[in-house]
Amino acid sequence: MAVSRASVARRVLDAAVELFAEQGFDATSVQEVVERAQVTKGAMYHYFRSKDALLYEIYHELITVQLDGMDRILAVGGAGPRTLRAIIVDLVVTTAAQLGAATVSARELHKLAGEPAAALRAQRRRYHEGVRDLIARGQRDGEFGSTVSAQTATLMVFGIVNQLPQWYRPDGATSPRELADEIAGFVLTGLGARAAEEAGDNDTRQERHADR
Amino acid sequence: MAVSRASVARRVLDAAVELFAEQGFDATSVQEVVERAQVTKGAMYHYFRSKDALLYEIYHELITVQLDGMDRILAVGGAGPRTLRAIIVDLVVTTAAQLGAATVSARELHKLAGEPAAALRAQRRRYHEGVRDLIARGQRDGEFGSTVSAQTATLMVFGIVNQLPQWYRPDGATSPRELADEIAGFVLTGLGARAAEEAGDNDTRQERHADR
Amino acid sequence: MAVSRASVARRVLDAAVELFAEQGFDATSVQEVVERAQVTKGAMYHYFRSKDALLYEIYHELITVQLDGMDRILAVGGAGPRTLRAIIVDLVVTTAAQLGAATVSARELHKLAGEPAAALRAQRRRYHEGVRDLIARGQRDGEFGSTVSAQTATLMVFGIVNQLPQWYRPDGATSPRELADEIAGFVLTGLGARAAEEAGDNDTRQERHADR
Amino acid sequence: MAVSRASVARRVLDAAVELFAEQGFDATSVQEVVERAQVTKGAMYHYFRSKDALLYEIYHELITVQLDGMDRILAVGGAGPRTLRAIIVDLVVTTAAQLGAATVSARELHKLAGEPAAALRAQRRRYHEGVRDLIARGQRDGEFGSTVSAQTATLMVFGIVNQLPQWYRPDGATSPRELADEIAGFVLTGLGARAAEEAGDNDTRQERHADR
DNA sequence: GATGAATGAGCTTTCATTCAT
DNA sequence: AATGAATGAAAGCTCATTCAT
Repeated sequence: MAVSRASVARRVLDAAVELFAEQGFDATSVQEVVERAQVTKGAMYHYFRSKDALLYEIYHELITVQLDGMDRILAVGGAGPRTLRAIIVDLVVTTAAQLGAATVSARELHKLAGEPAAALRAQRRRYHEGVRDLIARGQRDGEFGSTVSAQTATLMVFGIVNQLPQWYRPDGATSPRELADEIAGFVLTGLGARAAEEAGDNDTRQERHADR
Repeated sequence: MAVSRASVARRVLDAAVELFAEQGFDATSVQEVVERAQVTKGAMYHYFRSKDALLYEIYHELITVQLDGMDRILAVGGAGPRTLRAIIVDLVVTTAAQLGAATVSARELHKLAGEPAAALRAQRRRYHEGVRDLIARGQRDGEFGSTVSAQTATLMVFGIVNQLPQWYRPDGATSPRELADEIAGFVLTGLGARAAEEAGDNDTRQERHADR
Repeated sequence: MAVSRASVARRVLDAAVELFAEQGFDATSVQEVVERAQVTKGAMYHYFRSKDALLYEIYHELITVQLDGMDRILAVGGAGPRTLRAIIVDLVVTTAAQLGAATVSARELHKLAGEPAAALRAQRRRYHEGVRDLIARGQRDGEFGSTVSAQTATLMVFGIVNQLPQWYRPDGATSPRELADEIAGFVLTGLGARAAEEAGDNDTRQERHADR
Repeated sequence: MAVSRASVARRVLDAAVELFAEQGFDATSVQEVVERAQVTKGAMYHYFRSKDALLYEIYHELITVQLDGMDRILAVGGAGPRTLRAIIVDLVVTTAAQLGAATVSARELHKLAGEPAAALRAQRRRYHEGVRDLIARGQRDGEFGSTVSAQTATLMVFGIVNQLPQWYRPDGATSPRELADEIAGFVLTGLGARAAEEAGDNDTRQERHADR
């Protein structure tokens, strides 16, 4: 009987996230990973082609969850600011909920090369484009100001979120939701969203709260 | 006679920045560094205690330049928004000018541990506190709105800037200065700086231009 | 229903011959063998004790066919040169027909140790002794010259044949039969067989041709 | 101070030859090599890029010596049979003198791939072509018969010599020189060299004897 | 100041084989 | 008869660092 009920692959992945987040990918040996996962090295390599594959899986899981979140929100439709707020809130909340994976992804992703990495980059690009197009449309419709280009604004948003794992501490005073509102507020204001639209967001906030 | 007039240490550091930025710190061997620097391994170890010391120096040089910039700007004094804009512009411009060092610093700094790293962290903390206090003071004086906490705003600013090396390309259409203005504008708007104060920034822009 | 009608053991062996010949025994993993054979690892180990056992079987099959050939020819009897020619022709023709197995046997056999390998070596020794004794008898009877010792001559014959898989290409201009005649002619001449005896071989040639 | 006066590279190479000849290339670990050479693994990798590089060096040393031998003999010129005999004798004698290297080369060379291996193959090809052309010229001049093609004859000669390490034992009754004469005699006779020319070889035999 | 050979620990990965089902 | 997850030992190789010169 296995040490734990969780599948070997799951345990390995969880251990890897913890260790990569704590020590960094390169500073963590496969030995350490399998020891923490209570698994033999051979078993790990039965499920994962390489150490890099762990990194791939970690990011893939995270980006998939986040893309799904965006897709769900975009499907609902609605005003630009309100939608953007919902996306940012979801992004911040899922990032905070998966702080380990987010830390690892932001820090080590550049190490991934080759074909599978291209797939990940495609997912990330889709996320970026979703946000960028949303902002661009809002600018065209006059929901946002046009001082900042949609492209730069998007990159700033992801800059903020990607860096978040470096300073956000889940045991601190601020809840993920509060932080998400703070960030979303800042971004919307920075984009020159008109006060009227901002006000409308209260509803969204409630809705999403109910979601979880 | 040495291969180049530049000091051994300088050449090593420059080579290290390039390689660490291209391939990552761990993926770069000391051998590669000394080869690119046209220096022998022994010579390198004569000037640097360890491979980590290279990382230390790289970040130290960067943060020192940037701290100096902030200190100079703060010394001038003036209104909060105007000062903050100047700081952000300087930060973005120096980051763009030292893209390699900035890339390495943002990506690999977490690897540094021990006493020397503490000194670096102290410098970084001082930078953060400078910005945070500036924002907090501005909020107290009504120059900025108070929807976002000064602390969160500061972390967002540095999030944006630290992530910048991952997407800014010096050969692109946007000049560092334009980008700096775009970012600064976004942040100031996000902080709810009143239009009047924003207008005043034109002068700052000129001043700094003359600086260089 | 199995993927193919051929028995599991047969398919495994055929796959092993191909792969061992292409890549070498050590460079081929059991995984590759079972994949090419369309068989699971467990099934393979059901039929073969070990990876070495594959090597054993491959050589065993080959040497058995070749020993049978020699035995059949020796049973017919007749003059030394004529008999030797028939043996060499048969050896070359079967080697060319089983080029993969011959390649593997010549190259990797030294890896086999232990009791089963001893059995193989005994078969090989019997083959060598058959040829050697035939030559020695021919020398005693004046059918061959005596410049070369029967032992050395035998080893040269097998040297030639064992090396053959390294250069003979079945898709080349020379047919196995032509090559066999060329080699046999060289060896017989080298042994100083008198022309009269050589001439008599035409009959043998015909006989064997009909065989196949 | 090193364990022995001989250079690290030399000791490693000698150990590798011994072990590869005894156990085979794949069955020998780098660990075993460095242990027998009384050298650390790091030191070995300081001199040799890889385990394969050892194989390369071993064959390179051998083929170089043998090519030099052929070149020297060809430079002297003289009748075909006499020259061919000298080449075969030299080949057999150097093979017997470097039995380990010859064993390894004949058995494991096929493992070498890539650019450096191509260089080795070119050397080997040059050796083959030297012999083949010599035979072909002799056939044209009527020094040899034409029953066997020069190409096949050449391949048989090298087949004999390459297989030699598998059965020649230096502590046996036959000296390398005797063996060489036996083999050369067999080959020349097989090629139909006229007795008159063969007789002339006695001189060559003496000369070469004095050489060493 | 500078060299570069040598160290030795540790890394990722592979693989033949086993065994519960 | 057959599966394929799991084992565990060992392999080749890299690398930051040291030190006699």
